[in-house]
Amino acid sequence: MPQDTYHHGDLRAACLRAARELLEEDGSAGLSLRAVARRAGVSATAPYRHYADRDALVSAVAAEGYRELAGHLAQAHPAPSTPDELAAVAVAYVQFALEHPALFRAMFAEPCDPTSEERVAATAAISEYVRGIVQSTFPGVDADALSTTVWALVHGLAFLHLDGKLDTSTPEVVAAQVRAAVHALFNASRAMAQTATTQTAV
Amino acid sequence: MPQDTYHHGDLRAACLRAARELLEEDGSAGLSLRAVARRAGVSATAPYRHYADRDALVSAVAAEGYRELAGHLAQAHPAPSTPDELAAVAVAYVQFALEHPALFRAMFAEPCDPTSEERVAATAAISEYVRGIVQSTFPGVDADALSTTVWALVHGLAFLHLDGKLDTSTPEVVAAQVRAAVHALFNASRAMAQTATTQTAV
DNA sequence: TCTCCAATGTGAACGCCGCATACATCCTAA
DNA sequence: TTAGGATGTATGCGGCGTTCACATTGGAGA
Repeated sequence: MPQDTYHHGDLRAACLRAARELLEEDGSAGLSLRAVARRAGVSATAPYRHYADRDALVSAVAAEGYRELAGHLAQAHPAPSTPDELAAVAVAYVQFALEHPALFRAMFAEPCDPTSEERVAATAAISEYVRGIVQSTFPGVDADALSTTVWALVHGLAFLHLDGKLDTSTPEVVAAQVRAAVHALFNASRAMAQTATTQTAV
Repeated sequence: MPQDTYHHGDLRAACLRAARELLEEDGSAGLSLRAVARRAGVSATAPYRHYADRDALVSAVAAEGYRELAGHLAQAHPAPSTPDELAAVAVAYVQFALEHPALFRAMFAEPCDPTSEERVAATAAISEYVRGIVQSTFPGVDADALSTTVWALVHGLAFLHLDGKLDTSTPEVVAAQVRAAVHALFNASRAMAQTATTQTAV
């Protein structure tokens, strides 16, 4: 808290906060250790006492992002168990990506560094969360396979929206599109079933 | 072609090639304009005669990547029109991402710069290609919506694999997983139909 | 054929960056 | 009270993106 003492007090947290702010303000390019140090009111090399290098700091920010994402999803629905509720969580996922584009990109910009246990733990939590949802929404189905599919679909939607490949004009439009995609995942087989029945007969 | 003349001959293409090589060798961090210039055997500032800045060069590499990806997909199957053939194209998509991880990331690292018409054209081509496949695979379905879903699913799978969130041990394992996910997209509704029939009755 | 000019490549310089090293300050536990 | 570890500072190195003034060239028009 105190500014004028030699020791900062909680430089670790201050760096994390500054890094997060810089990321949201100027994107990934603006996130430099020196800028973080400046914002924390500290010399350029001080952050190295708390983070081994720039990647370590980015990893910490990413881990924070994973936890926030998890919270955001849980807030959309605490325990989804129907396709509609699952779609609501999917919407929250994409919404999070659009609200924090630079953070979201930082979270997935590089292969998740296995040496950052904080990071693997956070991603594992998300993965497990999705799996749990799928399991309760579709009991009796191979939850591992389907949860991968669902995650991939939603994750892909988030990125396509982020890349401006889809209509992102209003949150409502985005939400509708995500819901449509999720429901399409369940309706697509109808067309297949039609063509299949012509072969399989009734 | 000639090396010892003052003028390079085709520095534009040489930069592109060097950039591509550096990307594959050292990842995105290794792609610096100065390194490109060194590799092309030219002064550090020469590339600026052909690319406005680093981003412009990266955009050019990305555009090349899009075209290669399109070719790779077409090679997997020229005109897919069944779910299995569509799955084969999906496998090719993910395979491309895993074979050129840095390039693939560069292609989607930033929102597609609308000022790079070369880039938007290349991505539009991919988008249109997917839409065409879906349309011929599932005639009578809203091709726009479903193609978005399919692309998102495959794109998400590619990224999850790239991020090491899925088993990437062998190409066969990956291919099987992608096929499973694509087919899951058609089978998921079966479970839904079951639970639905308990309400709708027969 | 000569000449000029636009295109292309060079060199030096600026400020930023990540990072290593040596040094300064402070808190705390013995 | 006092070491010593933890934390922050000062300095410096090499690399980077980018700008600007300058050098070299090939080719179009006289």
